[in-house]
Amino acid sequence: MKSYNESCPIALALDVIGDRWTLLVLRELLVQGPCRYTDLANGLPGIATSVLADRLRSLEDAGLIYRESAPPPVATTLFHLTAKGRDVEPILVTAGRWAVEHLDGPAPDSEFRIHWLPFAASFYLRGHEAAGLPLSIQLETPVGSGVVEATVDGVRSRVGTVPAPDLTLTGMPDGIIRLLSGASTPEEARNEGLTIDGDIEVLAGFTRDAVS
Amino acid sequence: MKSYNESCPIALALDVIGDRWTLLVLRELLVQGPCRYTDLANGLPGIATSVLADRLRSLEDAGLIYRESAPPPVATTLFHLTAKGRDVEPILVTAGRWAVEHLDGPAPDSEFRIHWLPFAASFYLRGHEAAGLPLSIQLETPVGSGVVEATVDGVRSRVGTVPAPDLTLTGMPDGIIRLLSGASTPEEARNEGLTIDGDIEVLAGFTRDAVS
DNA sequence: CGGCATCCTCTTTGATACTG
DNA sequence: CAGTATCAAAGAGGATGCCG
Repeated sequence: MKSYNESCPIALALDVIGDRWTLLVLRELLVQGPCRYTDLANGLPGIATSVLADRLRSLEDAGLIYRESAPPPVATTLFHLTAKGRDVEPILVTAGRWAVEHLDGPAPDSEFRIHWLPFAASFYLRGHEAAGLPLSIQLETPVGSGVVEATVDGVRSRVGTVPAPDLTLTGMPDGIIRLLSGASTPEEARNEGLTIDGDIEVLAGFTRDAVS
Repeated sequence: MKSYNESCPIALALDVIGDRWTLLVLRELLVQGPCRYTDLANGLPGIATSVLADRLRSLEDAGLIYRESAPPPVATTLFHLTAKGRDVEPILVTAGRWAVEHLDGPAPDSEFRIHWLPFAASFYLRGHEAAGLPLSIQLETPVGSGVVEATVDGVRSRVGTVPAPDLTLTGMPDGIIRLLSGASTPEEARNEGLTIDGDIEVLAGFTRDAVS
């Protein structure tokens, strides 16, 4: 993309991360960890392969990612985030919080990937009161599972399962999001088809962003 | 722009604010307040007028801004932010902080507008210790003046002057930014041509973002 | 003058096909 | 698997014209 050629830091940032698809490529690397080219393509429905190749080159040139020629058994190129790339996470989180506060939910026919769910869920869950840590929430949907874990180090999320979660939410992804966001109460969520197993009180322990 | 059509909140946000120029239009309205069309065009060097008109329409449709047909003496259209639009400020601030931490400074020939300076300066200055509030820093450059003011309500910045600032920094914009960012010490800044009048200690009272 | 709309050229994207 | 090649369509940039 053409540079804005401004001295403002916002414009400088957008020169690097403002291209179409760029922030979503970084999202994939943040939530999936090191990725193969095809892992990225699968997590970015609709991207043209030439565009993905271009963005990866730009991000590498800008020092946000690097390539590793992984030895067997991987035997392929892996794309990793650098510290500079990892540090865009707060930008994504801030944008995600804004979206869940101000925007309508996704369209009914929109694309969904299970590895997005725990990241989206984490937008609602910040630090956690020290009491009861560590704790974990298991998310179960027809299209896959995710975990949100709170430790003294903060809140992390990932795809997969955890042995003995403190709370398990089973249902459609949007129902889970609505519950975590406070858009629906536990009772409403149950009525909408969500199954809640375990200690619902752990949710209250997560300090929500003050939406003032 | 074509929607990403993803259920991920990040993608939903980018559907609204991910277009080229869109975040910079919002920056202008945040730092300048309500703007006329030409105010915006002047603060966005390089934007095509058709693109600006298009972005304003999109932002209005998305509910981030609204138009006011201002009566005389203004007698023209003013573009205002809505609450939804004002709430993108944290995204801009996060992006700006990332830029000042990780990116090189602006190119020597890059565009500069005085009203960007106090906003950029505020990226470095967050809350302030209660002692000594309110206080103010006057920024003086060959191309204009700005003020950063800290009160119990937080840190705000604006174009203009303040009667009796606690600290006055006179010099080139990038030298001021370098001092505020900690990239240069007060002694180095003086050697680079910056004039520091008043109590340099007020800077130390600002709590910098812990860089990890 | 302020707020666009039009026209034109150039670049970027999206979709698909193909290759080492 | 990790791209490159190709091409049509959409968007951006620049100039100018219009209309209150």
